[in-house]
Amino acid sequence: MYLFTNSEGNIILESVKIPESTIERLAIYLRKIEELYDKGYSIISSEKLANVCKVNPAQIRKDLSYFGEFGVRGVGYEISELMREIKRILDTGRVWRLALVGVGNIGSAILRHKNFYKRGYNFIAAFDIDPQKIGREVIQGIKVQPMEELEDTVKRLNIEIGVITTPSTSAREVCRALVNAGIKAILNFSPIFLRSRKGCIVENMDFTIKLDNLAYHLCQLEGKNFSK
Amino acid sequence: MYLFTNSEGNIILESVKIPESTIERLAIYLRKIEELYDKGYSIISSEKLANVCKVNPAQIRKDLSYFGEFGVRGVGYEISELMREIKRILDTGRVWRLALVGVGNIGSAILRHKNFYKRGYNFIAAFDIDPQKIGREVIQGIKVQPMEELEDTVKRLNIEIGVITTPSTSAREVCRALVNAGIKAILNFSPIFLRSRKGCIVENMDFTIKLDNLAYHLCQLEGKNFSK
DNA sequence: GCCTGTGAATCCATTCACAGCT
DNA sequence: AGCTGTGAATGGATTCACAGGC
Repeated sequence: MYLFTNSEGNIILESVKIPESTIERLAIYLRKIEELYDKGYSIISSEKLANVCKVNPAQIRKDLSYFGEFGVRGVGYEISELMREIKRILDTGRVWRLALVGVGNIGSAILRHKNFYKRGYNFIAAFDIDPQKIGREVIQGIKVQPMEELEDTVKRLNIEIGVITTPSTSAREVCRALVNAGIKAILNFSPIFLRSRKGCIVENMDFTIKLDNLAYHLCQLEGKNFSK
Repeated sequence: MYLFTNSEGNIILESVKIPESTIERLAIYLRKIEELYDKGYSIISSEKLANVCKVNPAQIRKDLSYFGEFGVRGVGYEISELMREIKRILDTGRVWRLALVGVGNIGSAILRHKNFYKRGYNFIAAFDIDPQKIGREVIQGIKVQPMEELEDTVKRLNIEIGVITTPSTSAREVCRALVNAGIKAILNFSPIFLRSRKGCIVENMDFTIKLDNLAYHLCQLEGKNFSK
């Protein structure tokens, strides 16, 4: 924290701004550290961890230093402690309640995917507009509900994160419905770019944008170069 | 382009370095512009486009200026021209040949997904280690092949992009196999972070990392704040 | 008058380099 | 001696602000 004095002469407190990329890296470190922990390692230095995560050692130390002092000078970081701390920072390790909207190919694959559950992301409701799909039990314990029940269910089950896997045509509308229902965080798989707004953070995962990226870089490798 | 003189006194040519984020944004602009084009618009200013893409107008002008002068001062950008130019820059608009490795839940959902095809990303082969899956026709025209056939098929069909949808345990090994087969670009959906290497670019799409991000920000909203 | 294209200024993230602790 | 924690330096990307063309 920093102390400042504002125009009225009052002392104000301001948190250090933490880069978005730091948060993303913490999640990556965590996965590596869990792996090392499972293999029985107990201590790691920023240099060693940097090697396996392919980043700069100072980067790791700085990233961690935003949140406290977790290491021992001259020694390194205790793996179990570091794991606990990063989990606390990211508030992973607790169980989150998710709802999915759009039970198509991708939607049902995600519901069936084990990784989410393993990391504490539990789908507890699924919605669709297609009357054919409503009532169907996609996975154990989750029946597809109609959109009309969304707001009520979200509130009743205290759902915290919404996942959009609808076609692009309905993505915006679904986003609005989720926000109205009080959802504060959305993971959007549709190819419509949805923007975070006050009180609701959106992460976009348009696969084809990543492919466009790869395509561009392939061109560069081939030596075609359109830049000035 | 810039002209420099190196230590031996020779004049060397160096391209302006284009930020990675510029490429990502061009893909986003393109999607919006296509939408506008379909709606029949013909001219747009950087300010208007910035509004719908939620970025700074100068950002759009600078991003485009890396590649040429596509606008008309006092008027704006002609939508059909801009669309053509961005497609040329990203080399989208041509058809790319992809192979998928790991025909599980996510893998088969991706193969069945129409969006990839629509944007010129055509899956023309799929691989798995599971003998149960081999020979099965997941989608029209694509039969699951054993891993042993990967190198040969990639070379014969001139496959350019590899998509990894295996469990994390085999992701690294599959990556190596793809690189060996001559693949230059990989989209990795497994939760193992794969690093780009010389001659092969990797884009990672670990969904759970994005969820960890959302979880962190939800915490912030709730007012729990662990930073110093 | 309006909107692009772009050097200059600003803002933000990463890396260096070293003081401080064990 | 070794490795963390962090201010300072560097390096990039974004935004400003205005000259230049329609």
